[in-house]
Amino acid sequence: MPGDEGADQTLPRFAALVLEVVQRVPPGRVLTYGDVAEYLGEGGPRQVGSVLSRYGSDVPWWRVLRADGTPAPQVRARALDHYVTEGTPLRRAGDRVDLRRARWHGDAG
DNA sequence: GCAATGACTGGTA
DNA sequence: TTACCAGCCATTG
Repeated sequence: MPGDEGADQTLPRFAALVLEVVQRVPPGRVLTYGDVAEYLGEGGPRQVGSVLSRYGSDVPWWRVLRADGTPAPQVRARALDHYVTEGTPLRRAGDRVDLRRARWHGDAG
């Protein structure tokens, strides 16, 4: 298959991969930046965050957060609003996601 | 081609 | 629990 790129036109390769994964995360579930990088098998957490910062506006970016269950500071308020709307498991304090229950384990479950 | 940047992470105090 | 540090790596100027 010649030139198997296509798909995401002007987006960098890694960015396209990240966006694909984020779009597959079902409502009420989340992944950490590190999880996405590991799922792709390349890049790192910072790259994932960087991609969402630049191109994440068209995907459910709030379903990707830090390893401690807190979203990025600049989008914290909006992210928390989505969690409540989607019924994402939150901790008692309600200001961070309960990763133990909310973390998405891929299509397998 | 090189240096700087950043929606991160895990360890230590 | 919070605070700080060094490592990490694709993308950008």
